[in-house]
Amino acid sequence: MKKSHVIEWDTKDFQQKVMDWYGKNARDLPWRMPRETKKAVKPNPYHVWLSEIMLQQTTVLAVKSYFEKFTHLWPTLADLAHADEDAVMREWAGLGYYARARNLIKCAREVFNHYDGAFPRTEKELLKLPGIGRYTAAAILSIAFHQESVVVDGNIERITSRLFMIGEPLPQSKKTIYQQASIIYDGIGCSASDMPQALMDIGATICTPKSPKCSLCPVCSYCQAFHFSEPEKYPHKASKLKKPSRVGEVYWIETENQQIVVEKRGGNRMLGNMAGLPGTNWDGYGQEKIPDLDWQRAGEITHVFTHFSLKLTIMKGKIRSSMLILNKNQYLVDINNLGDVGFPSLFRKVIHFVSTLKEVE
DNA sequence: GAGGCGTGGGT
DNA sequence: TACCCAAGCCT
Repeated sequence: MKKSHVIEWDTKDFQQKVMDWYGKNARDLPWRMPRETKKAVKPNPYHVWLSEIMLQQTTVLAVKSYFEKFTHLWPTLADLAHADEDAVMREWAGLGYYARARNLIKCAREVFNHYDGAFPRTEKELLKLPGIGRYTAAAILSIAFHQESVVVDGNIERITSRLFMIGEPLPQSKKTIYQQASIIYDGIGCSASDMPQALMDIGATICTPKSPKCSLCPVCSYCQAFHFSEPEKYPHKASKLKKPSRVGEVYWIETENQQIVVEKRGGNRMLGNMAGLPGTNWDGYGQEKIPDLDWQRAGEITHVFTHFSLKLTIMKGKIRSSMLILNKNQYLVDINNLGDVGFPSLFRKVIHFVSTLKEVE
């Protein structure tokens, strides 16, 4: 196809088509205003921020219950700023990327202490806050404060790559994507809050990574990939390398009172600040001391992280509580209360494995 | 700027 | 099964 056949672009018309679609098809999400009250009520910046942090690299389905739980436990930013750190980590357990939770607490406290509890309204100030990067700053400015911003998440990256048939692979194409995206948002005006959300809804439900539903797309007439190529081939990405494998041991240490040794993991590492079970080093962080017990090999579990897979051998040991010497970061939990600790999924898997053994016994 | 950082669902 | 993928940020 010759370059002269490139589609004629009309920003106003494009925006109108997207907003018309959104008016009929917007998803009903817990952090969104109900449609009837939308015009009358201002967005809650605390809710916008909280949902954006939770949604980073995470699916809408996974976030819903966490968002509702957090806003119930901590209805305002001030509540969260004063919350017990371990309680926040416990409630975040299972959602992953735990640095987000550590930064969530820091950010709430900074906004409370330095901005009188109200999020700043400039990109420069937002970017200084922990856990807020280029995307989230733009999202808060537009969604919470109705400022025209170039909001580019994974969805909009994909949509833009297809609209303009950007052949350069990610992540090198990011600069081009931002340039093109700024055209999409140009002069958006009173729809500054809705436009990025509309695009993300289209990305999540129509312009999907695989098998996009172009027949339902309100702007397929503008899509170069649709006319001249195959949309699912965009954006191009460099192929990924194979995941390395790691191994380790995890210790199930049980007392005669049916209590289990649990520890709080050190910050700024894998599963940092989260509860865990003792074990050997598998994340390249320090050395754990191996208790001198009569160990019994109970089995193994495999857990796949983003950048490596881990095979943990579960070692069971019994010890009399009078003989037990706990490290400063360790404590005992009744075996029946392990469900309330708030373990990351890796350790939930271990606990579940051991509990299936108990049933057999 | 490339790699570290979780988890569960889909194909 | 073994990938890929989801409203990224930080170093």
